[in-house]
Amino acid sequence: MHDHAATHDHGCGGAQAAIARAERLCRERDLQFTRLRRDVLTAVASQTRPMGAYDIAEALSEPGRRVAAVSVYRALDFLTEHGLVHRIASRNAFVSCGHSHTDGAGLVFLICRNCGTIDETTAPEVEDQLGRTLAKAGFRPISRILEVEGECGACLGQAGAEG
Amino acid sequence: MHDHAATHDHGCGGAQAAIARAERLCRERDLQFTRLRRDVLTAVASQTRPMGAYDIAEALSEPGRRVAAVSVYRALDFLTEHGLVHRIASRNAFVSCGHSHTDGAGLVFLICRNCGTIDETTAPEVEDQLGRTLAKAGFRPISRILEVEGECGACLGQAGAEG
DNA sequence: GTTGGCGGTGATACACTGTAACACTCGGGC
DNA sequence: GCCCGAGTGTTACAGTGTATCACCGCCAAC
Repeated sequence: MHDHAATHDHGCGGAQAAIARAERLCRERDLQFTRLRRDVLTAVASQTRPMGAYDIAEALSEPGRRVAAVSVYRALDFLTEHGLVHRIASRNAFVSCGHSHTDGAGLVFLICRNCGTIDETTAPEVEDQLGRTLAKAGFRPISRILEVEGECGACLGQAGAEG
Repeated sequence: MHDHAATHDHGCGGAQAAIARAERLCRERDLQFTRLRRDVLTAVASQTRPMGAYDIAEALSEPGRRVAAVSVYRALDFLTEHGLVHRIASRNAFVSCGHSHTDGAGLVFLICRNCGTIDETTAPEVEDQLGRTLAKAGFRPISRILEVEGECGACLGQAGAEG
Protein backbone atom coordinates (compact mmCIF):
# COMPACT_ATOMS: atom_id res chain seq x y z
CA MET A 1 0.00 0.00 0.00
CA HIS A 2 2.87 2.34 0.70
CA ASP A 3 5.18 1.39 -2.16
CA HIS A 4 2.87 2.01 -5.05
CA ALA A 5 5.02 3.33 -7.84
CA ALA A 6 4.27 6.23 -10.14
CA THR A 7 2.10 5.49 -13.10
CA HIS A 8 3.38 8.20 -15.41
CA ASP A 9 5.65 11.23 -15.26
CA HIS A 10 5.48 11.83 -11.55
CA GLY A 11 7.94 10.18 -9.22
CA CYS A 12 11.56 11.09 -8.77
CA GLY A 13 11.97 11.86 -12.44
CA GLY A 14 9.04 14.24 -12.39
CA ALA A 15 10.63 16.27 -9.62
CA GLN A 16 13.52 17.29 -11.86
CA ALA A 17 11.16 18.40 -14.59
CA ALA A 18 9.11 20.36 -12.08
CA ILE A 19 12.25 22.07 -10.78
CA ALA A 20 13.38 22.95 -14.27
CA ARG A 21 9.99 24.42 -15.07
CA ALA A 22 9.98 26.40 -11.85
CA GLU A 23 13.44 27.78 -12.49
CA ARG A 24 12.45 28.92 -15.92
CA LEU A 25 9.23 30.51 -14.69
CA CYS A 26 10.97 32.34 -11.85
CA ARG A 27 13.64 33.62 -14.21
CA GLU A 28 10.98 34.92 -16.58
CA ARG A 29 9.00 36.64 -13.86
CA ASP A 30 12.00 37.80 -11.85
CA LEU A 31 11.03 35.77 -8.81
CA GLN A 32 13.29 34.24 -6.20
CA PHE A 33 13.48 30.48 -6.43
CA THR A 34 15.13 30.00 -3.06
CA ARG A 35 16.46 26.83 -1.54
CA LEU A 36 13.42 26.34 0.70
CA ARG A 37 11.03 26.78 -2.19
CA ARG A 38 13.04 24.39 -4.30
CA ASP A 39 13.18 21.83 -1.53
CA VAL A 40 9.45 22.05 -0.91
CA LEU A 41 8.71 21.68 -4.60
CA THR A 42 11.09 18.73 -4.83
CA ALA A 43 9.41 17.01 -1.91
CA VAL A 44 5.94 17.51 -3.35
CA ALA A 45 6.92 16.58 -6.88
CA SER A 46 8.61 13.36 -5.79
CA GLN A 47 5.26 11.98 -4.67
CA THR A 48 2.22 10.95 -6.65
CA ARG A 49 0.14 11.29 -3.51
CA PRO A 50 -0.75 14.63 -1.96
CA MET A 51 1.49 15.70 0.91
CA GLY A 52 0.39 17.63 3.94
CA ALA A 53 2.37 20.67 4.96
CA TYR A 54 3.57 18.93 8.08
CA ASP A 55 4.62 15.89 6.09
CA ILE A 56 6.71 18.15 3.91
CA ALA A 57 8.24 19.84 6.92
CA GLU A 58 9.18 16.48 8.36
CA ALA A 59 10.54 15.22 5.06
CA LEU A 60 12.75 18.28 4.76
CA SER A 61 14.00 18.21 8.32
CA GLU A 62 17.31 16.51 8.97
CA PRO A 63 19.70 16.35 11.90
CA GLY A 64 20.99 19.90 11.98
CA ARG A 65 18.21 21.40 9.88
CA ARG A 66 14.75 21.69 11.24
CA VAL A 67 12.14 23.04 8.82
CA ALA A 68 9.10 24.45 10.58
CA ALA A 69 5.66 23.98 9.11
CA VAL A 70 5.15 27.71 8.93
CA SER A 71 8.07 28.02 6.55
CA VAL A 72 6.62 25.26 4.44
CA TYR A 73 3.31 27.11 4.31
CA ARG A 74 5.02 30.25 3.06
CA ALA A 75 6.83 28.31 0.37
CA LEU A 76 3.58 26.60 -0.57
CA ASP A 77 1.83 29.96 -0.78
CA PHE A 78 4.47 31.10 -3.22
CA LEU A 79 4.33 27.91 -5.26
CA THR A 80 0.55 27.76 -5.44
CA GLU A 81 0.34 31.45 -6.28
CA HIS A 82 2.43 30.80 -9.36
CA GLY A 83 0.73 27.55 -10.30
CA LEU A 84 3.66 25.29 -9.51
CA VAL A 85 1.75 23.25 -6.98
CA HIS A 86 -1.95 22.77 -6.36
CA ARG A 87 -3.86 22.49 -3.16
CA ILE A 88 -6.24 19.55 -2.82
CA ALA A 89 -9.07 20.95 -0.74
CA SER A 90 -10.66 17.61 0.02
CA ARG A 91 -7.42 16.36 1.57
CA ASN A 92 -5.83 19.49 2.96
CA ALA A 93 -2.76 18.54 1.01
CA PHE A 94 -0.65 19.59 -1.94
CA VAL A 95 0.52 18.10 -5.23
CA SER A 96 3.00 19.29 -7.80
CA CYS A 97 1.52 20.68 -10.95
CA GLY A 98 1.92 18.14 -13.71
CA HIS A 99 1.33 20.56 -16.55
CA SER A 100 3.19 23.47 -17.98
CA HIS A 101 0.28 25.91 -18.31
CA THR A 102 0.70 27.27 -14.76
CA ASP A 103 -2.53 29.23 -14.91
CA GLY A 104 -4.39 26.79 -12.71
CA ALA A 105 -7.70 27.10 -14.52
CA GLY A 106 -9.83 24.24 -15.68
CA LEU A 107 -8.09 21.49 -13.82
CA VAL A 108 -9.63 18.24 -12.67
CA PHE A 109 -8.01 16.14 -9.96
CA LEU A 110 -8.59 12.41 -9.90
CA ILE A 111 -7.85 10.97 -6.48
CA CYS A 112 -7.67 7.21 -6.16
CA ARG A 113 -9.34 5.99 -3.01
CA ASN A 114 -7.28 2.83 -3.12
CA CYS A 115 -3.67 3.81 -3.81
CA GLY A 116 -3.95 7.52 -3.04
CA THR A 117 -2.38 8.60 -6.31
CA ILE A 118 -3.53 11.90 -7.74
CA ASP A 119 -3.90 12.47 -11.44
CA GLU A 120 -4.29 15.95 -12.85
CA THR A 121 -6.04 16.53 -16.14
CA THR A 122 -7.89 19.21 -18.01
CA ALA A 123 -11.36 18.84 -19.45
CA PRO A 124 -12.25 21.68 -21.81
CA GLU A 125 -15.70 20.27 -22.55
CA VAL A 126 -16.49 20.18 -18.85
CA GLU A 127 -15.24 23.74 -18.51
CA ASP A 128 -17.38 24.86 -21.41
CA GLN A 129 -20.48 23.33 -19.93
CA LEU A 130 -19.71 24.68 -16.52
CA GLY A 131 -19.14 28.14 -17.94
CA ARG A 132 -22.52 28.01 -19.63
CA THR A 133 -24.22 26.85 -16.46
CA LEU A 134 -22.62 29.65 -14.47
CA ALA A 135 -23.52 32.26 -17.05
CA LYS A 136 -27.11 31.06 -16.97
CA ALA A 137 -27.10 31.41 -13.19
CA GLY A 138 -25.72 34.93 -13.46
CA PHE A 139 -22.61 33.94 -11.56
CA ARG A 140 -19.17 35.23 -12.50
CA PRO A 141 -16.55 32.62 -11.63
CA ILE A 142 -13.13 33.57 -10.35
CA SER A 143 -11.75 30.21 -9.34
CA ARG A 144 -13.05 26.68 -9.07
CA ILE A 145 -12.08 23.38 -7.63
CA LEU A 146 -13.09 20.06 -9.12
CA GLU A 147 -11.88 16.97 -7.33
CA VAL A 148 -13.10 13.47 -8.07
CA GLU A 149 -12.52 10.59 -5.71
CA GLY A 150 -12.74 7.05 -6.97
CA GLU A 151 -10.63 4.21 -8.30
CA CYS A 152 -7.87 4.81 -10.80
CA GLY A 153 -7.30 2.68 -13.87
CA ALA A 154 -4.25 0.99 -12.43
CA CYS A 155 -6.10 -0.20 -9.33
CA LEU A 156 -9.10 -1.29 -11.38
CA GLY A 157 -6.80 -3.32 -13.62
CA GLN A 158 -5.13 -4.98 -10.66
CA ALA A 159 -8.46 -5.80 -9.02
CA GLY A 160 -9.68 -7.28 -12.27
CA ALA A 161 -6.55 -9.39 -12.70
CA GLU A 162 -6.59 -10.63 -9.12
CA GLY A 163 -10.31 -11.22 -8.73
CA MET B 1 -21.43 42.83 4.76
CA HIS B 2 -22.93 40.88 7.66
CA ASP B 3 -26.58 41.68 7.08
CA HIS B 4 -26.92 40.47 3.57
CA ALA B 5 -30.37 38.92 3.31
CA ALA B 6 -31.29 35.65 1.68
CA THR B 7 -31.78 35.74 -2.04
CA HIS B 8 -34.15 32.83 -2.32
CA ASP B 9 -35.53 30.09 -0.10
CA HIS B 10 -32.76 30.04 2.46
CA GLY B 11 -32.97 32.16 5.54
CA CYS B 12 -35.21 31.56 8.52
CA GLY B 13 -38.02 30.32 6.36
CA GLY B 14 -35.78 27.77 4.69
CA ALA B 15 -34.94 26.24 8.02
CA GLN B 16 -38.50 25.11 8.59
CA ALA B 17 -38.64 23.48 5.19
CA ALA B 18 -35.34 21.74 5.84
CA ILE B 19 -36.59 20.46 9.17
CA ALA B 20 -39.79 19.17 7.61
CA ARG B 21 -37.84 17.39 4.92
CA ALA B 22 -35.48 15.89 7.49
CA GLU B 23 -38.36 14.66 9.65
CA ARG B 24 -39.97 12.98 6.69
CA LEU B 25 -36.73 11.37 5.59
CA CYS B 26 -35.92 10.09 9.06
CA ARG B 27 -39.40 8.66 9.43
CA GLU B 28 -39.08 6.87 6.11
CA ARG B 29 -35.68 5.40 6.91
CA ASP B 30 -36.38 4.74 10.58
CA LEU B 31 -33.67 7.12 11.75
CA GLN B 32 -33.57 9.14 14.93
CA PHE B 33 -34.04 12.84 14.34
CA THR B 34 -32.90 13.89 17.79
CA ARG B 35 -32.96 17.32 19.31
CA LEU B 36 -29.27 17.94 18.72
CA ARG B 37 -29.53 16.94 15.08
CA ARG B 38 -32.56 19.11 14.64
CA ASP B 39 -30.87 22.05 16.31
CA VAL B 40 -27.74 21.69 14.20
CA LEU B 41 -29.78 21.48 11.02
CA THR B 42 -31.81 24.50 12.08
CA ALA B 43 -28.67 26.51 12.71
CA VAL B 44 -27.14 25.59 9.38
CA ALA B 45 -30.35 26.07 7.43
CA SER B 46 -30.95 29.51 8.89
CA GLN B 47 -27.84 30.81 7.16
CA THR B 48 -27.08 31.34 3.49
CA ARG B 49 -23.39 31.32 4.31
CA PRO B 50 -21.52 28.18 5.29
CA MET B 51 -21.07 27.68 9.01
CA GLY B 52 -18.06 26.14 10.69
CA ALA B 53 -18.66 23.40 13.23
CA TYR B 54 -17.44 25.65 16.02
CA ASP B 55 -19.72 28.44 14.87
CA ILE B 56 -22.63 26.04 15.12
CA ALA B 57 -21.55 24.89 18.56
CA GLU B 58 -21.38 28.48 19.72
CA ALA B 59 -24.73 29.35 18.16
CA LEU B 60 -26.37 26.43 19.93
CA SER B 61 -24.80 27.10 23.31
CA GLU B 62 -26.80 29.10 25.79
CA PRO B 63 -26.52 29.79 29.49
CA GLY B 64 -27.23 26.37 30.95
CA ARG B 65 -26.60 24.41 27.78
CA ARG B 66 -23.15 24.06 26.40
CA VAL B 67 -22.88 22.24 23.08
CA ALA B 68 -19.40 20.91 22.41
CA ALA B 69 -17.96 20.95 18.93
CA VAL B 70 -17.52 17.20 18.96
CA SER B 71 -21.26 16.75 19.38
CA VAL B 72 -21.82 19.08 16.48
CA TYR B 73 -19.45 17.02 14.36
CA ARG B 74 -21.37 13.87 15.13
CA ALA B 75 -24.64 15.50 14.21
CA LEU B 76 -23.06 16.85 11.03
CA ASP B 77 -21.78 13.37 10.17
CA PHE B 78 -25.31 12.08 10.45
CA LEU B 79 -26.79 14.94 8.45
CA THR B 80 -24.21 14.81 5.67
CA GLU B 81 -24.47 11.04 5.48
CA HIS B 82 -28.14 11.38 4.67
CA GLY B 83 -27.73 14.34 2.34
CA LEU B 84 -29.39 16.89 4.59
CA VAL B 85 -26.35 19.14 4.76
CA HIS B 86 -23.28 19.44 2.57
CA ARG B 87 -19.69 20.02 3.48
CA ILE B 88 -17.89 22.82 1.64
CA ALA B 89 -14.36 21.54 1.36
CA SER B 90 -12.86 24.83 0.29
CA ARG B 91 -14.16 26.51 3.44
CA ASN B 92 -14.19 23.72 5.99
CA ALA B 93 -17.80 24.59 6.59
CA PHE B 94 -21.32 23.29 6.12
CA VAL B 95 -24.50 24.36 4.39
CA SER B 96 -28.01 23.00 4.48
CA CYS B 97 -29.05 21.08 1.40
CA GLY B 98 -31.38 23.24 -0.65
CA HIS B 99 -32.81 20.41 -2.71
CA SER B 100 -34.99 17.45 -1.99
CA HIS B 101 -33.01 14.83 -3.86
CA THR B 102 -30.76 14.00 -0.88
CA ASP B 103 -28.47 11.80 -2.91
CA GLY B 104 -25.69 14.35 -2.99
CA ALA B 105 -24.53 13.55 -6.51
CA GLY B 106 -23.94 16.08 -9.23
CA LEU B 107 -24.05 19.20 -7.12
CA VAL B 108 -22.33 22.47 -7.87
CA PHE B 109 -21.75 25.03 -5.16
CA LEU B 110 -21.49 28.70 -6.08
CA ILE B 111 -19.75 30.66 -3.37
CA CYS B 112 -19.87 34.43 -3.59
CA ARG B 113 -16.55 36.00 -2.70
CA ASN B 114 -18.31 39.23 -1.83
CA CYS B 115 -21.31 38.38 0.33
CA GLY B 116 -20.36 34.82 1.24
CA THR B 117 -23.69 33.38 0.18
CA ILE B 118 -23.67 29.84 -1.13
CA ASP B 119 -25.94 28.71 -3.92
CA GLU B 120 -26.44 25.04 -4.67
CA THR B 121 -27.40 23.86 -8.10
CA THR B 122 -27.23 20.81 -10.29
CA ALA B 123 -25.75 20.73 -13.76
CA PRO B 124 -26.59 17.51 -15.62
CA GLU B 125 -24.68 18.59 -18.74
CA VAL B 126 -21.56 19.17 -16.69
CA GLU B 127 -22.02 15.81 -15.04
CA ASP B 128 -22.42 14.12 -18.40
CA GLN B 129 -19.26 15.67 -19.75
CA LEU B 130 -17.36 14.90 -16.58
CA GLY B 131 -18.55 11.30 -16.70
CA ARG B 132 -17.31 10.97 -20.25
CA THR B 133 -13.96 12.49 -19.38
CA LEU B 134 -13.54 10.13 -16.44
CA ALA B 135 -14.52 7.12 -18.49
CA LYS B 136 -11.97 8.10 -21.11
CA ALA B 137 -9.33 8.33 -18.39
CA GLY B 138 -10.27 4.88 -17.08
CA PHE B 139 -11.26 6.34 -13.73
CA ARG B 140 -14.30 5.12 -11.82
CA PRO B 141 -15.74 7.97 -9.78
CA ILE B 142 -17.25 7.43 -6.37
CA SER B 143 -17.74 11.00 -5.20
CA ARG B 144 -16.84 14.43 -6.44
CA ILE B 145 -16.76 17.98 -5.24
CA LEU B 146 -17.29 20.97 -7.50
CA GLU B 147 -17.10 24.36 -5.85
CA VAL B 148 -16.93 27.64 -7.75
CA GLU B 149 -15.88 30.85 -6.13
CA GLY B 150 -16.81 34.16 -7.71
CA GLU B 151 -19.41 36.88 -7.61
CA CYS B 152 -23.09 36.10 -7.36
CA GLY B 153 -25.74 37.79 -9.46
CA ALA B 154 -27.03 39.88 -6.59
CA CYS B 155 -23.63 41.39 -5.87
CA LEU B 156 -22.94 41.95 -9.56
CA GLY B 157 -26.25 43.76 -9.86
CA GLN B 158 -25.48 45.97 -6.87
CA ALA B 159 -22.00 46.76 -8.14
CA GLY B 160 -23.44 47.64 -11.52
CA ALA B 161 -26.08 49.90 -10.00
CA GLU B 162 -23.63 51.64 -7.70
CA GLY B 163 -20.69 52.04 -10.09
C1' DG C 1 32.32 50.78 4.52
C1' DT C 2 28.36 51.58 6.73
C1' DT C 3 23.54 52.17 6.96
C1' DG C 4 18.90 51.17 6.01
C1' DG C 5 15.30 48.92 3.61
C1' DC C 6 13.25 44.72 1.99
C1' DG C 7 12.20 39.94 1.08
C1' DG C 8 12.85 35.52 2.95
C1' DT C 9 13.46 32.60 6.87
C1' DG C 10 13.45 30.82 11.90
C1' DA C 11 10.96 30.47 15.94
C1' DT C 12 7.23 30.77 19.24
C1' DA C 13 2.70 31.09 20.13
C1' DC C 14 -1.85 30.66 19.02
C1' DA C 15 -6.46 29.83 16.59
C1' DC C 16 -9.11 26.73 14.01
C1' DT C 17 -10.50 21.99 12.45
C1' DG C 18 -11.27 17.33 13.44
C1' DT C 19 -10.85 12.71 16.01
C1' DA C 20 -10.19 9.22 19.93
C1' DA C 21 -11.61 7.43 24.09
C1' DC C 22 -14.49 6.88 27.90
C1' DA C 23 -18.49 7.68 30.86
C1' DC C 24 -23.27 8.58 31.14
C1' DT C 25 -28.19 8.60 29.86
C1' DC C 26 -32.21 6.88 27.85
C1' DG C 27 -35.30 3.58 25.75
C1' DG C 28 -36.50 -1.13 24.56
C1' DG C 29 -36.30 -6.14 25.17
C1' DC C 30 -35.41 -10.11 28.25
C1' DG D 1 -33.88 -5.61 37.65
C1' DC D 2 -30.56 -6.34 33.88
C1' DC D 3 -28.55 -5.89 29.52
C1' DC D 4 -27.77 -3.67 25.24
C1' DG D 5 -27.37 -0.30 21.77
C1' DA D 6 -27.66 4.42 20.06
C1' DG D 7 -26.90 9.02 21.18
C1' DT D 8 -24.68 12.50 23.93
C1' DG D 9 -21.30 14.91 27.31
C1' DT D 10 -16.70 15.45 28.43
C1' DT D 11 -11.77 15.54 28.20
C1' DA D 12 -7.86 15.13 25.76
C1' DC D 13 -5.35 15.28 21.77
C1' DA D 14 -3.91 15.32 16.73
C1' DG D 15 -3.86 17.92 12.49
C1' DT D 16 -4.19 22.35 9.87
C1' DG D 17 -3.24 27.09 9.33
C1' DT D 18 -2.06 32.02 10.80
C1' DA D 19 -0.03 36.02 13.56
C1' DT D 20 3.89 38.03 15.29
C1' DC D 21 8.46 39.19 16.00
C1' DA D 22 13.44 38.52 15.43
C1' DC D 23 17.12 37.54 12.42
C1' DC D 24 19.77 37.17 8.14
C1' DG D 25 21.33 38.25 3.56
C1' DC D 26 21.19 41.04 -0.21
C1' DC D 27 21.28 45.31 -2.55
C1' DA D 28 20.94 50.12 -3.07
C1' DA D 29 22.06 54.66 -1.17
C1' DC D 30 24.89 57.61 1.29
